[in-house]
Amino acid sequence: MDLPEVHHFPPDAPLAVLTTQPLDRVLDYRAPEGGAQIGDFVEVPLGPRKVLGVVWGPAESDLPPTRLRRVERVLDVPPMRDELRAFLARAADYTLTPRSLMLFLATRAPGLFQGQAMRRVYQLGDTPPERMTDARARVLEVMTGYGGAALTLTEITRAAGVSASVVQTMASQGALIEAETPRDTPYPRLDPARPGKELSPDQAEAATRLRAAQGDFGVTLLKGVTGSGKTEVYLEAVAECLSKGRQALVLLPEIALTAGFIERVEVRFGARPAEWHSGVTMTERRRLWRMVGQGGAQMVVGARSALFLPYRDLGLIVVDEEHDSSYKQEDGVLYNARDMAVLRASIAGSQVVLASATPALETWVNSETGKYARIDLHARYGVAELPDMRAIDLRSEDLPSGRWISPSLKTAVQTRLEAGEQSLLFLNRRGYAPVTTCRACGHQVQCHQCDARMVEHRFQQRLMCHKCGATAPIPTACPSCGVEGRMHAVGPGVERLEEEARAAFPDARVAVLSSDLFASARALKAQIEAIAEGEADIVIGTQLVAKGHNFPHLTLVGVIDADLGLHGSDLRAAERTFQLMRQVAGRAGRAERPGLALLQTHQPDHPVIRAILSGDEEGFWRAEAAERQSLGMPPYGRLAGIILSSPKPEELFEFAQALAARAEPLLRIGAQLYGPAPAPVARVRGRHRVRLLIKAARTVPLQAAISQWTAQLKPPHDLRIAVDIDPQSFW
DNA sequence: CCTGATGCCATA
DNA sequence: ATGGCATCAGGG
Repeated sequence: MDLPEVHHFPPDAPLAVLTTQPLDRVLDYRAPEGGAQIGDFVEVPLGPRKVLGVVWGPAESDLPPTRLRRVERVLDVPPMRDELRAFLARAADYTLTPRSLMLFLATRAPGLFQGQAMRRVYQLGDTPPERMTDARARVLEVMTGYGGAALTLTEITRAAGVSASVVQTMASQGALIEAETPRDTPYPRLDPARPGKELSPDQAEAATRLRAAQGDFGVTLLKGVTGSGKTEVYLEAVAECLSKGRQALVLLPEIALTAGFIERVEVRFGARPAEWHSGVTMTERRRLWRMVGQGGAQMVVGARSALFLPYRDLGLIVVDEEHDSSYKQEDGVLYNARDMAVLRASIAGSQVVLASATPALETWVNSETGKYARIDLHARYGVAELPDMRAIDLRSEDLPSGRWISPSLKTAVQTRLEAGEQSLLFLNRRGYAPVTTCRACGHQVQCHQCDARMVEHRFQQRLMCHKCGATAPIPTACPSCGVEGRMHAVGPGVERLEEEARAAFPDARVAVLSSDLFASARALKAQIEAIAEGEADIVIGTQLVAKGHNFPHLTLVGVIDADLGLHGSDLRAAERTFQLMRQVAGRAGRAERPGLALLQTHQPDHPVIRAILSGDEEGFWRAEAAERQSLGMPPYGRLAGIILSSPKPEELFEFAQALAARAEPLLRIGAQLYGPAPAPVARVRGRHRVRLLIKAARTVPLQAAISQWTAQLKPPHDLRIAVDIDPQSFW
């Protein structure tokens, strides 16, 4: 039976503190002079250092209280709410991550140790200046102009056109009064009562359903093609949430999308929401972290890490483009932001809206079984539905080696050029060529640190490893056999496709959209805008283009290699290909002109290609779901990836074998263990890696079994075990 | 993660 | 014996 939780600890009472150090257990301390309560952010001594922690509960060890050190102090921030503590604990258990690491994610705000940062401001005093001068008069004018509000020194000197000493003298004479106010100010109020855009009957009904759901835990799949107005609809859910006085969080898969989204929020609610992602300044992060806990931020727009903020009362989480693979964090703590959003919502009593044109199969299944509600939006009147989609059968096209634009595709592009319309050539491969090979010995250039092949980036005149980012000059002689001048680029990347397009269409304006060709997000955004305004005839792009940008002049999409991702045993290849192509195809013909999508493929009869072409989405998902069910694969079964890494290959192999030989805890729950096999990228940053894969039934305690299994052996010091529950990809 | 303790080897 | 350095366990 659970004992009632002790929430307050008098001075010197023993208590447990979870620190942000990567220890997988709590440490016991004595409460400080003023006492402490559960959830308090504290500074505690650890060895010779002082570290950040949170009071987690009653002491857990048998150490006599006299042996315990004392909590140094309680920090000047609101204590962590039970809701967030419970979320961190459950998320840690689910992902098999130490709780301390989860706490670390939740405390990534600067200035926690310092008290509230203050700034000096000036207000109008009662005594007039001893001697009136022009400058002083201007200062008084500015101060009264702001209705007696407190202004900072810079604000006054700028507005009044005076130097700082004028202000300081006035303050010393009592004409101005100095005061200190908190530097972190609340965000401007959003007004949910402002009228939004006029909604179509379809949208209005969807909005009504979402509004009605607010107030309690629940998940809704909001499914609608690009251009169906998903954003307007879920902003109504946000409005409802805000008017109930609760906070809303909108997660976006990419930072590049936040700027545009924030503008829409401003139009809808009359003020800008708080923004949280890696590009936000330290000062702003500190402000947001504090304000979100005090209720000074009603709405947060951000990346997946915004899920770990200390909200005062989170009423709604929107996961936009919920199928996007960037919601899965692939290094450090391995978690899927979509799943964690549902978990946090279930604890906080919030609604979740999963928005997508092409939901993840897991989400689709959850809506089929009724676990999630589902709302379908159809394209608005005047907005084109999906374009006409056709296959180009590469087996019957005359395409010389080293070329990737088939005659049929070329003709189609030519037609658009003559009509003054845009074409998009889609290829999900960055760089110039994915492989550089030696024609003398057949050697392929590999990364020195990883086992990945080096990708040629002709634009940068370097070879680059897409796994670790290492670069090397493009060799003229073979690194293996030493023969000079026989190195050869094999396969297409967007840069090479650009070369081919320029040669094939010499008069066309060709633009390439690939993340590595832009120095900044700003430059990329400018290019996207230029393309939207029609400043290119042919756009060549990687998956970057598949992410929600609107190109009104675009009427043709050519998918260079629709087979990419069909082969191989990747669990999600079919799903990814399907989503990607529907999304890319959705780029075409969004304005009034009809769109056409051409898919170059060697397998026009492949079920995935056929499902895409026939436009039978539900049919595709039903077939894919049935396939997964028969194989016991997610979401009907569960997977976990175990990646072992070490700088010493022998040690790695030996440990992996030993672990595989002790599989009883896994077998006991009926799970299967595969491997060890070299990980897909067998070396990363000098560490060798092997992978084990566990497959289990939906209903068994998988995490507990994995914990028991790995606990049997103590790994060598430099060997690391990473567990990836519900991996997105494996080979 | 950090840090101080530990032990091994090279040197005096 | 002494110091430098890599390796490791412990942190309350």
